Amino acid sequence: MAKAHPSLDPTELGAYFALIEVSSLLRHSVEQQLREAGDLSYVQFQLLARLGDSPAGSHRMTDLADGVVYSRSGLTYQAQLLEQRGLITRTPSPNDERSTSVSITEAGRDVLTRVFPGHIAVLNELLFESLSPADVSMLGDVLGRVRDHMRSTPPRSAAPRRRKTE
Amino acid sequence: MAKAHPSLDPTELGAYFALIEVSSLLRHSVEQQLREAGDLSYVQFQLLARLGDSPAGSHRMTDLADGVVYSRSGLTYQAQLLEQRGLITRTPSPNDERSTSVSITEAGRDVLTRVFPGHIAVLNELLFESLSPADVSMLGDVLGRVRDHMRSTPPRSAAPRRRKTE
DNA sequence: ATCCATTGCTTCGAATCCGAAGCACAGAGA
DNA sequence: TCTCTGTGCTTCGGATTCGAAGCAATGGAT
Repeated sequence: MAKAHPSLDPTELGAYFALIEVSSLLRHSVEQQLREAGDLSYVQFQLLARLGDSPAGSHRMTDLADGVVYSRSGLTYQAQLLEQRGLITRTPSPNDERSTSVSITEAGRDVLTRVFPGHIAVLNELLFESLSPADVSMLGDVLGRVRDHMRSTPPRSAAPRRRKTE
Repeated sequence: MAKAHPSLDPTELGAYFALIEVSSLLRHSVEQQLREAGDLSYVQFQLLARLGDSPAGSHRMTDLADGVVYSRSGLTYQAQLLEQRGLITRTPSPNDERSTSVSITEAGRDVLTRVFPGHIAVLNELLFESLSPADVSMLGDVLGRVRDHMRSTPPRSAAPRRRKTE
């Protein structure tokens, strides 16, 4: 019904829908595993993982928020929870009094290692099982390109109607 | 740091991260466009789109929920909102008194057509601009396969421990 | 030195979301 | 017929989420 749009071709539509659907389903399953294995939400896991991966084991709040694609206020909330549980610490940055440096604690790393195997198991079961190494490689390549493009594109995407000084 | 996990190889990790990141960023941008163009959340748009695409223009609640990967209670909530705005109607199914049949209204279709061009514009700008037709095709193919696999996999993935009467 | 636009983060209120519990109907089986 | 289990949806309570507004510190510019 209704094909009178400046529509996408079926291939594009298919790719788009599949992308959304896969990420939604994957997220759900992962979320469940994380909840059971370490009582973590997906965002919390992402935060800990990022901190754990960082050489210094710490990041600024804003960088974390941008990294996981999350609102700043949302991050503040989650950081509070993680701090209460002793999985991270928050200290004002020495250089810049405004900024807060978030670091992962030993307990935080412990939770991470406790949760990791199951996490990977879910990914293998759900995501990688049906893909060949070549598929995975090309997926990473293509999506990586898209990500870079999105990251570099000016935040405001939607309405670039031409506009002079006016 | 910490590579002592039953880890994924870097290629897999890259694909996974890119997938999550792309879908998050895309979702954000789309959400924004939909909000501005038609005061719709992403879920609401998905629901309307699904109904609009359906030959009969209607679906059961449960099928909608499964389709868009959403909780049933969440769907009830969103359906209320859409019904209040006159974009859908809910009527008990004739065959099965338990089931609710959701249909899109004319007003609903109008909103859809009002919102569509911008939606597609965002997709083109953000998602397709950096991809060749071949990329899109492969993406759709690979992700489609993953989706089918996920859909066919028993809902409970992680812990299918055997369980008798106890 | 003083302003002031910017940046980093938090607080606030309202909207959204989910799972558990509840209600009503359906479809067996005895 | 009369259960009993399962299905479909909603209600409820609590947790999570976001954007707007607020506060504090920064880094120029005057």
